[in-house]
Amino acid sequence: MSLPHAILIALTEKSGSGLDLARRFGKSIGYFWPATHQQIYRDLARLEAAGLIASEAQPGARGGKRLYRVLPAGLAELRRWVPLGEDGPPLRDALMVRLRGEAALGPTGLAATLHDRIAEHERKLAEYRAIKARDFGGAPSSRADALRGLILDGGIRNEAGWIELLREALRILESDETGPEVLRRPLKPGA
Amino acid sequence: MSLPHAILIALTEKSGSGLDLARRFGKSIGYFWPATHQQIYRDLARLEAAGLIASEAQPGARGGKRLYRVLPAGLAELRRWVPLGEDGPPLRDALMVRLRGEAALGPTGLAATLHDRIAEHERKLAEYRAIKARDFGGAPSSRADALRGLILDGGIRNEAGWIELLREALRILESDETGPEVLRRPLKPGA
DNA sequence: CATAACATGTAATGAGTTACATGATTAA
DNA sequence: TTAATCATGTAACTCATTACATGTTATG
Repeated sequence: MSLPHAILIALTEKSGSGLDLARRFGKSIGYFWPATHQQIYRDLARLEAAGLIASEAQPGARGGKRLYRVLPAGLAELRRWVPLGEDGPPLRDALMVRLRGEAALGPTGLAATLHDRIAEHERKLAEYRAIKARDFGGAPSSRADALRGLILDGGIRNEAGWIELLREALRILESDETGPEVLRRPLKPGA
Repeated sequence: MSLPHAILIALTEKSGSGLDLARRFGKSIGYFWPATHQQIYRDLARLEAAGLIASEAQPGARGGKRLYRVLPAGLAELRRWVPLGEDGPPLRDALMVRLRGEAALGPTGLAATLHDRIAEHERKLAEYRAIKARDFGGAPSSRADALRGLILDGGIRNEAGWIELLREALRILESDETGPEVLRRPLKPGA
């Protein structure tokens, strides 16, 4: 239930339209709280109905574009919500289920999937590192910059951790596949 | 949509009743694919309707206890599913949203929440390490053990990574709170 | 004017969460 | 026989996802 508050924070940082927000979610807050434009429009309507934000139509723009901004009541709600405690989100990753399945069933050909997943994490890692180098290169100039840099570090460490773990998984699978069990599975065409 | 397959894997490892599974989910597969007993009963019924598992009532047991076991079709479905690829799950953590809110709004009193969250991760870390020491103490005796130990390592590294990150966040917040902005907020009673 | 791109929104589906409900067995 | 516990199951709600739908402005 954090999406309305994530939207409030994004609007606090900079006013914008629904699609503006959807695009910004794609490359900032969306890294740790993803949302589609449908969710964002729905919650923008709710936030406006609750009196936390206000909007006005933009006459010169195409589509029925509306500019949303945070009202004082919205800032007050944010100040109330930000320090609240809650449990951490449960870890839920199907790849761990698959690895456990591999453990239970024996070789099933999971290595190719692991390679793909490692590549995905490497791509994200490179993306985050590029942002870090571009926007947080030197010493943080403010408390807010230090916090935002830290959040980005969280993403970087997360990706790096997965890469490390999945490479170890590959070592287990591949040492096995080149070992005594090599004949249990057909060879892949490209290998 | 991995829960039915997680159930199949759990039943492959050992047959059991719905509540057996719910309990085992609480301390094994549930660490990376949590599920409540309601979800498990629902999917057990679906899996049985699909012909992947079978059950028989246990006359001597209390309640309408049923023992579920995997059918050959269920094993075949697992062999099909395990190596399938998919995107990694999106990272979605409200605490990162709160940290970003703290960055946008200034001090809001998030430190206490961070302490709680760090304690939660430390508790899980100790729990996972105890399991590791108990069940995976020496060199892995089999491929399956190596994989299961690796999955557990994933949980351990994840918790340790969060602890490290959140401690850095605390340093940023607390160095700030004892610095020039100390007078902006009331002191906490216990501090 | 036809088309593409922009901007907002609706509908259907499925999963997860929480609270509650039902039936059977053991134990006081 | 009453209460507690075990075991299974229903119901209502919210959220996320996907596909689709509507209207507007710029471009050729």
